[in-house]
Amino acid sequence: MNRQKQKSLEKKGWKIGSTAEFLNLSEEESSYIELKLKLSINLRKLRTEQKLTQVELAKILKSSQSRVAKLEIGDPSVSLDLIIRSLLALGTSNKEIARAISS
Amino acid sequence: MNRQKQKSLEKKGWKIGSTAEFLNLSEEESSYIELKLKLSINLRKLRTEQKLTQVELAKILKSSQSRVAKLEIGDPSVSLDLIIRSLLALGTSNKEIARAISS
DNA sequence: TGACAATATGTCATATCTGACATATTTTTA
DNA sequence: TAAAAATATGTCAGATATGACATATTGTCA
Repeated sequence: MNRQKQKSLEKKGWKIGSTAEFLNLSEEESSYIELKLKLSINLRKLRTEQKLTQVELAKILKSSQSRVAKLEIGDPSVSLDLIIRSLLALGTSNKEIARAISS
Repeated sequence: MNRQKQKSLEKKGWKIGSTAEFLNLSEEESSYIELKLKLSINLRKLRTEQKLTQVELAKILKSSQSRVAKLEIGDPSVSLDLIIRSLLALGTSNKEIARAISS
């Protein structure tokens, strides 16, 4: 991961103190974050393709607009669980989820 | 999913009242459960391949033997998050996770 | 431009997950 | 076999994620 990406992640609230500290993000942590981001992006793509607003999606998910917003940016406060459940609720298959992770 | 699988899931604690209710498991729910089970099985496979005991893995994960046991059977009390974090901690790549989901 | 729709951000009470512990059960080994 | 090691099950206090709300910001279109 590069400095560009760090900036992006920092902006999104992943608390990263310094470049040094950032570089010490374990392989595990960065993989986890990347996974989340990929699926988040996929979720937004899916929603917009289906021409839904966040409010409409929230209704489908029995959640709230603000949580959908957080889901779609991979906010640290949302779990992979919720992202994946949301993708499934929008009709994504397990195979498609796998594809998104691999991409 | 068939009756056999229901029995198996019920035994594992997924609360399913009746066959009728079971059959009403939404596509979403069953996909979610299947996803979890696939990754759980993968986790156990990985641990045994690396010749680790649950106690040893627990130490690596900074968790406990009992939680590892639950992770490996996809217990309803464990999140996808924890399963995936555990896989990553054992050195699994995102691509490998994707493969496991697709399998 | 201004007004309206959509999305983002911050906060919080409640719900759910977690590690830890005790203990039961199963598997391995001598 | 019997003892030891490994795994499973049940419970719970504390940690984390959640929906909901208020409000801010951004995008769109007349």
